[in-house]
Amino acid sequence: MTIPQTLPLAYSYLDSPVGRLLLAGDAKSLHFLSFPGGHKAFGPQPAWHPSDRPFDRAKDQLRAYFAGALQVFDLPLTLHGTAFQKRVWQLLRTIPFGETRSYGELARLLDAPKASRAVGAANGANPLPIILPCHRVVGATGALTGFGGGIETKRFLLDFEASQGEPLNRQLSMI
Amino acid sequence: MTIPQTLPLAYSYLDSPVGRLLLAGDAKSLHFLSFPGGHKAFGPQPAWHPSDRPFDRAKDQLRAYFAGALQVFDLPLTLHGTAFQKRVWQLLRTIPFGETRSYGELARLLDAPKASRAVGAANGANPLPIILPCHRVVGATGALTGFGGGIETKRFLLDFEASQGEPLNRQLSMI
DNA sequence: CGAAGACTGGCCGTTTTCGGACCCGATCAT
DNA sequence: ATGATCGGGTCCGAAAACGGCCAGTCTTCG
Repeated sequence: MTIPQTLPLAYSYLDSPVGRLLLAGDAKSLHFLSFPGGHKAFGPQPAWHPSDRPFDRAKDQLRAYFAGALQVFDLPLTLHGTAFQKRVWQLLRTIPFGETRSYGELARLLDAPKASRAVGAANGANPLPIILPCHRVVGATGALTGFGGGIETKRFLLDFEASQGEPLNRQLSMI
Repeated sequence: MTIPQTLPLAYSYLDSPVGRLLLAGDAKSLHFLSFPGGHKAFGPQPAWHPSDRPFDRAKDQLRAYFAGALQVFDLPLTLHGTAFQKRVWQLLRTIPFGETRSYGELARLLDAPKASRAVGAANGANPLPIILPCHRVVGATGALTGFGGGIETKRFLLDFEASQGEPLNRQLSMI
C-alpha cells in the first residue's frame, strides 16, 4: 500500500475494541484506515493535518459495527491502487458479514483462477481494513494466513462477526 | 536477447565480409542471426539441428546485400521479444540504407522522448542484426557507441552503406 | 486404513533492483 | 571559436525477488 505523499489529507483517531484506529481522508471521502500497532502500520504522513471534521459518519458507522448494530458500511471511499487491486477490493465488499471466502475463490470470481497469490498480495495492500473486509478471506483450508493488523485481530473480527451475525440476519429477513 | 531454449529450430552458417554468420529459423521464417565472434555472440542451442534448407532466400539476400545489389531485405521474420523491443525493432526497418538515426530520435518517434537509453538496450537485444539495421543507430553526436558484433563491424557496415548507397539510390529514383 | 502435517512446483501481480549501445554541460586544448 | 573528452544526472525497461496461495504427493502417526 504505497501512500501518495503529496496528498493533503485530514486525519483523526478512533478507539475501538481492536485498538486505536487511524483514519485519513478529505472532505468528501475516506482514503485510508490503519492499525497503528499492526505490522504494516503507518502513521500520519507529513502532508496530512489533524482534523475530526470529515470523519463523523465513518466513526459513527465503525462504532455501530463494533456495537453489533451495523453489518454493511455505507461510506464514500477513495481507493488508491492498481486496477487489479481495485477489482479485488470491490470484490471484498460482496462477502457478507459473518461469512468467509478463500483467496482461490476470489481469484476464480475474478476470472483469473490461478491468481490466488496475487489476490493475497492485493489483500495485504488493503487501504481500508474492516470497511473493506479483507479479514473475511482465509486460506482454502480455513487457515487464517495473514492480516495487516495482526492475526489475533483477524481472529477477533471473525469470532465477533460469527457471534453477532445471527440476530441482524433475522432482522434483515423480516424486511 | 534471451533465446527460447525449447524451440526446435534449424541453423546454418554463411560466410560474409564481416565474418561467419549463424542463422536460425524454422521452415517459414528466420528467428535469429548472430556473429559467432561478437561480444554478445551465441552458438546453436541444444534444441537446434543443422539444416541448410530453410535459409536459401535469406542467404541470397544477404549475399546480394554485401555485393551492393540489395538495400531492402524482404524476408519473413519471427521476433522474440517484449512489446517494447518489437516496437523498436520494427522502427529500425524504417531507417533507409545509408542513413543513420540517434537513439534519442528513435525514442521521440516512439512517443517516449526520455527512453533513449531503453532504445539502446532494445538495440543491444536485436535478434537479427544487419537485417534489422541496428547498426544505423548512433549517438546524438554521431558517435558509434556500441554494437553486438563489435564496433569495427558497425563501422564497416556504415562505411560500406555510405559508399554503396549512391548508385542504387539513383537507380531507384528513375522508377 | 485415514487424516493431519510437510514438502514441492507452479502461478500471478507488484515491488525492487539493476544495468546500461544516453545526453548535456563543463572543461580544456587547439 | 571549435572540437574532443569527461563525468555526473537521470531515466528507462527487463529481470529477479517477494508474498496473507493452492493442489498434488508423500509422511507420519493414531
